[in-house]
Parts: sequence; structure tokens; C-alpha cells
Amino acid sequence: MATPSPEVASVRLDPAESGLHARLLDQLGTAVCAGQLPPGSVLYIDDLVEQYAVSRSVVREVLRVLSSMGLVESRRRVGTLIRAAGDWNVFDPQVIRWRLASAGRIAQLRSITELRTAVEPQAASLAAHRATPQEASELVGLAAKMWAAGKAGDEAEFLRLDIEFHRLVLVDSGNEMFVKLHELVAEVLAGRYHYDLMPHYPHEQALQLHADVAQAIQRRDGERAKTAMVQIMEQAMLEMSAIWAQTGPDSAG
Amino acid sequence: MATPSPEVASVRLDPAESGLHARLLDQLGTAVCAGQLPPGSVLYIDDLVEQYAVSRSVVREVLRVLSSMGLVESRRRVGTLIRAAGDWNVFDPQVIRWRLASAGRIAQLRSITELRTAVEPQAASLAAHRATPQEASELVGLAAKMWAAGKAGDEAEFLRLDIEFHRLVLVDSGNEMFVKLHELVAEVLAGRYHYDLMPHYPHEQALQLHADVAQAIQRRDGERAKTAMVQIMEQAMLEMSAIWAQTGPDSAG
DNA sequence: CTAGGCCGATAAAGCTGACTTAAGCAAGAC
DNA sequence: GTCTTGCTTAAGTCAGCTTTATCGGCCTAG
Repeated sequence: MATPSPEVASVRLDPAESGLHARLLDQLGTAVCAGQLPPGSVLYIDDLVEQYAVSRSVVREVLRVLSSMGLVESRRRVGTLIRAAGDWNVFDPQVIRWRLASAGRIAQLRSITELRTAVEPQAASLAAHRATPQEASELVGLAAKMWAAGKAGDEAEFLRLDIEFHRLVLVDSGNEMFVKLHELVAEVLAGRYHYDLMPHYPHEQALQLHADVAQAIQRRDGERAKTAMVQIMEQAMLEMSAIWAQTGPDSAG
Repeated sequence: MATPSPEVASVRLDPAESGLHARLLDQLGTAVCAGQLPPGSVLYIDDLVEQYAVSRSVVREVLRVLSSMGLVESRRRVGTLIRAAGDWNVFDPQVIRWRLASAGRIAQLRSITELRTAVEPQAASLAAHRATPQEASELVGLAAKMWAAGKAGDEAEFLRLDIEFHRLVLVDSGNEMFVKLHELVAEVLAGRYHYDLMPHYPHEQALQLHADVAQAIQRRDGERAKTAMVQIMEQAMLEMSAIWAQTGPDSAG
């Protein structure tokens, strides 16, 4: 496309997003998710004011947001406590991004991949019942483009199409929560590319399976759509497991 | 009920949670999710300061939190805009609670129920592989108690055990995100009871299926655990659909 | 008559310092 | 030994202020 697309216009959550609030939020969020601030340790507003050279307002607003994400908990006369990982809102896109950037990357990837394994086949099945002919056609077209990009070895284009394909399936499922899940999946797909935690070359079989899903949805065959999607997920899971076994069994716990 | 149950001690997110911040957050969040503040409409900090008789700090911190939930968006020189429902973090427990309390209740219930339908069978399958003998035994015990409560017609007790059973399956799946999902499911189960959107009496077959799931997990039979859980989900979906058709096809869109 | 840049009004963003509240802790009373 | 009292402390709340980005109208140049 000729459009430069300066901003995706969806959610601007970049670190240096031109604002003290966003910057501090990102720094503290990253520190907590990375374990640099272990659970139980305490933060003090006045310290943060000094450390980061920002005003009380900024610090307080950031702590409020972190609190709503379950990362910290403010108590009078005590300070602001870092909470255990089990208390975090692991479905918050911000939290996912921070975790993908931390050492807990592998655990985050596995969790979301397992979630995908559960959700996407169901979504494919629902989409087969609910998608309009136009939507189904678009899916078939996308699968065809994926095939072409895969054959041509265009990794970047394949990744883009792959994300879009799975997004459309979730959208066509007609479930708002599945749609929202696409956001998280996109983080993972982008993350696995960025962090080299995934084989970039698409397998021959994966290309065929995407085409199968699209075709099954178009023909309103929920069972076949689901089965094909299950196979896509199983294959993705196998590939990622293989990579994890090599690169880092460190933070697998 | 005779039990006063002053605090569940898990997460204190009650409306009048002794704090201006929590109270205003709840009021605004409820108003947005209920559609009283339609997307595109604008809030002004100074107006809110007057209306709710609180200080700027409180208003700004609340708006920051709502912003992190995707409910609003602050723009200089414009004000604070209410965002469309599609932008909301529908996985945030707060947002779910607000939506369950609004007219969009049915849509929320259906979304989460579909999500459960996808996730819980997968969780049962994973639990069959990962649960320790102790965990499996506890599940079998719970299923037995559910049977007893169901036969005795003790609705409140059955609901409590039902929530605990599904929570344990998700915990035993070993996936942190599945565990977190239990929180949302508990909201729904409590909500369906509270809002009378669900038949309270447990079916004979449901009792048997819960026992089947527990037994399959104990015997490490992932496939059978998954199949039984699928049936539980299908039955729950059918029952809820029936109720929705009667009570309110209003906000089904 | 249109395109593009200039400028002022406006509302959020951010800063400051003081006061209030309540949770924790320790000393003292029973 | 237990209970109460009161002090300490850090978050909570407030009010007023300065700064900054942006929108929308206006004006000029093509």
C-alpha cells in the first residue's frame, strides 16, 4: 500500500509515547513483570518522585493504573506493595507486552498458545455458522495470498497475512471476547517473530490447513473448520515446544 | 441467607469500598457500560469535580484507570471521550462486573459462556496430564459432594461446589491464564444465580458428567475428561439459551 | 477559490504544598 | 497476658497554579 500509515490508530501504547505518565507506567510495569521488583517489596511515592523526577500526580496516577492491573496494592501507613504474579491481570494487553519483554517470555508464550489452542478451533466452528458469504470469501482469498507468500518465502508478508487470517476468523465468530483475544494473539505472533522464538518458514502442511479452514467456513462445515484449526494449533504448539527446548528452558517454571 | 459473609476476602472491589476513588470509578464505569454515557460523548474534569464533589486528583486518577481499561480516551483541547464498546478491555474483571450489571448482561453472559465452552474442555484435558494424585482426588471428592448437594436440592451449596469444581479444573490445568479465567467464570456463575438467568436445579445428567470429568482426570484420560466437559458445556449453553429466549431477547444484539 | 500556514482559545497534563485519614506499632494500664 | 490508648507514618485528598498540545477559525499566498 502507498499509505505510509504513521499510526495504526488502534491502541497507541508505545513506551515513549510522549508523556511522563506513559513512560513511568512502562518503566514500573516492566520492572515488576521482569521480577526486578519482587513480590512483597515496597515502593514509596516520595521515593519514586525523587527517582524519576516527576510530580506526585504522575506517580499516583501510575500506581492507580498498576493497581487496577493487579500488579501492585497500596496500603496506608505501609506503602505500595508489589503483588505476586498470580494476582496480575494476565489478560491485560499491557501486562502481556511487559511479560513478553521479560524473562517470563516463554511461560507467557506457552500460556497464550494453549489458550489459542482452546479458543481458535471453537471460533472457526462458530464462524462457519455465522460468517456472511462476503466474510467467508475474504478468508478464502487471504488463505490464497498466504499460500503465495509462503511459496515465495516472503516471511514478513506471510506473518502479516497470518495475523490477519486468524483475526478474521475470530471476528467472524461473532464473539466480542474472541475478537479481543486477537489483540493478544497478535502480540504473540509479533513477539515470536521479534524474539526469534518461532520458525519463520511456513510448513507446506500449514498452508494447506489454512486453506482448509477457509473453505470449510465458506461451506458452513463447522466440524471440518474446527478439525483443521485444531491441526494448525497442534502444529504451532509442536514447533514452539521444539524451539523452547533449544533456546531457553530457563524460565519455563 | 443466614450467613452474613461480611467480606469474601478475595478481591475487595465493592462499590462503596470506603474511598472516593473506588466510588467514582464504579459510578462512571457503570454509567459507561450501561450506555448512559454513549460512545463519542465527552466528559470534562471540571464538571466531574463539581458533579461528584471530589477533587481533581480523584477525577484524574479515575479517568486514568478508565482509560487503561479502554472505556475512555482523554484528548487535549477536546475533553475525555467515551469509547465504543469494541474498544473496552472485556477481559477486565471490573468491566465484566459492570456489564453484568447493565442491560448488556445477556451478551456478556453468552460471550463468556462461549469462551468457557472453548477453554474448559481443553483445561480438563491438560489437567488429566498435569494434575497430581492429590489434586485429582480432591476433584473426585468435590464431584461426590456436588452429587449429594444436587440430590438434596441444596441450591446455594451446589452453586458453591460447582464454582469450586470448575476452579480446580482450571487450576490443575497448570495454565495461569486459565486460572485467571476462573475469576470471570465465577462472576458469571454468581451472576446467573443472582439475576435468575439460569435454572438453579442441577440436572441428573450434569451431576454424572461432573463425576465423569473428575474420574477421567484421576485416571489420566485426557480425551474422556475433555469429552465429558464438552457435554457439560453444551448442556449449560442449551439451558442458558432457553432462559434467554424467555426472559430477554432485548439486548441480544 | 482553494491550499497551507498562523494564531488564539481551550482543556488536559503536570506541578506544588498543605491538610486529612487510617493502619500499624509500641508503650502503658488493667 | 491481654486490652486499650495514642503516636507515627504513608497514603488519600484537596486547591490553585503553570505548561503544553491541539482544534478551529482566519488570513495570506498561489
